[in-house]
Amino acid sequence: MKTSNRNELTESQAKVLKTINDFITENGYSPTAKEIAEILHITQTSVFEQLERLEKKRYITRQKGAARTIGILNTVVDEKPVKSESVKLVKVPVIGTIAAGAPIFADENMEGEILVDESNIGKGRFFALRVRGDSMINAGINNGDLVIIKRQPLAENGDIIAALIDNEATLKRLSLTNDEVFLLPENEKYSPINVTCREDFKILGKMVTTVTVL
Amino acid sequence: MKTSNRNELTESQAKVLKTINDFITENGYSPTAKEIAEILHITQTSVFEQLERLEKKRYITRQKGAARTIGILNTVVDEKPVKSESVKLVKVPVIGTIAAGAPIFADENMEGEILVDESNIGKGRFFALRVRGDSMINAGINNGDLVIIKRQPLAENGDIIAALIDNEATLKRLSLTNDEVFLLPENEKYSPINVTCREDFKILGKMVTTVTVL
DNA sequence: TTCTTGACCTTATAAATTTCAGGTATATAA
DNA sequence: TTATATACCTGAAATTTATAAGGTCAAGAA
Repeated sequence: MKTSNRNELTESQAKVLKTINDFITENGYSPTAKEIAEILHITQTSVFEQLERLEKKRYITRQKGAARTIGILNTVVDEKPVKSESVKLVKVPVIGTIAAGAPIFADENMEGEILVDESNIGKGRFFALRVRGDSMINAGINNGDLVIIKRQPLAENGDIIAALIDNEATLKRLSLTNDEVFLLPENEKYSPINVTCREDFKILGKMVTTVTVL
Repeated sequence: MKTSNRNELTESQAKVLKTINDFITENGYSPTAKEIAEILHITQTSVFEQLERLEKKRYITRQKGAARTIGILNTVVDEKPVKSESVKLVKVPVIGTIAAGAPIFADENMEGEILVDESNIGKGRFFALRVRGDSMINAGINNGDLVIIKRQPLAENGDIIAALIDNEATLKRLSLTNDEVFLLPENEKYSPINVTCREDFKILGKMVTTVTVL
């Protein structure tokens, strides 16, 4: 027999620990003392004793009196340094609903604010809108979603933009062809809007991301 | 009362399923029928009946005659496919200040909620705490910062954890040595706390990130 | 109306599981 | 040598847990 070297596990203890670990990965729940005993061909009580030792040495945890509550603590070699990068959150105002007819920049429409990780949206001035309707469903933007818009008067071909047409806000994909400008819905049910020469057309900004609140 | 639509879950069944899901994420093992019953204020037998239905509908699996062997099959939470560019925000309640003596899970202490990108914190159950004091200053955690904690009863050596000692919440680095457990401050001004045999010591969760609001 | 189903309940029972008490044997340290 | 720790054992509690059997009530379908 080998004795334990300080805080090291003995051979037997390691065997029990390995058995538990294997069992959990295979079954998704921890074994009972009896089951461990059967695997190792020893008695429940021996296992029980080992469990106490493993618990004392902080290799496992258990709940007193509760079945199958062994949890494995020290994942043997995984020494991952706790690198906790800080999240930098940017306040983004939610200023309305994108199908609403009212001028959406009015303060009355302020729904609130959300905090978004800066790394997701970059730097700039942003606002958020709640999407109503299904016109962008093929782009993965569903009714009720929030979209974050970066304020900018220009956009490129293919960008999804928030725009004002006749004072109504809408979210569409921008299509710049030779000399025509279209707003394309992402849903066959709707038709492209030709905004080529419309004076009442104005780009509010470019969508940088959608937000789903779980 | 509502009837079930095909293989949809009824309200009750969904409630049971959610309870199981929550229990597992919090404890690391599945609940017994009795425990579910206590949470939902119904009887074991009712729960048992629901478990049979959930199993028949393929939302869970169980091992006949074995304790705590419920496994969740359908991940109920995620239903909508979200595009890669989408941000998934998780609501994280801010439930107090980490130096406060009061039991911090009390609703009275709710400061509000923040929304954090899921990709920054992963899956699980979280809460946030405002840090008071400078005991973790060497870990980059300053007075007034918010820290996000994942609820879990276990932690590994080196993790920064939120713990209760004598009903006081504290944020420290966990040190598991041979057979002693210490909470280490990250500031030379303060001394380690030996919690090896303290009954009033309980791990609330593991810090996953700090939050800075710009 | 009657029938079926879901969601409950009470009362039990049989197994499954943890946990205790008290031994034996062997290895290592003092 | 003697003490101590580990690894086993036998034999039982004492609890936890799953599961059975049978009944009530309400809602919706036939």
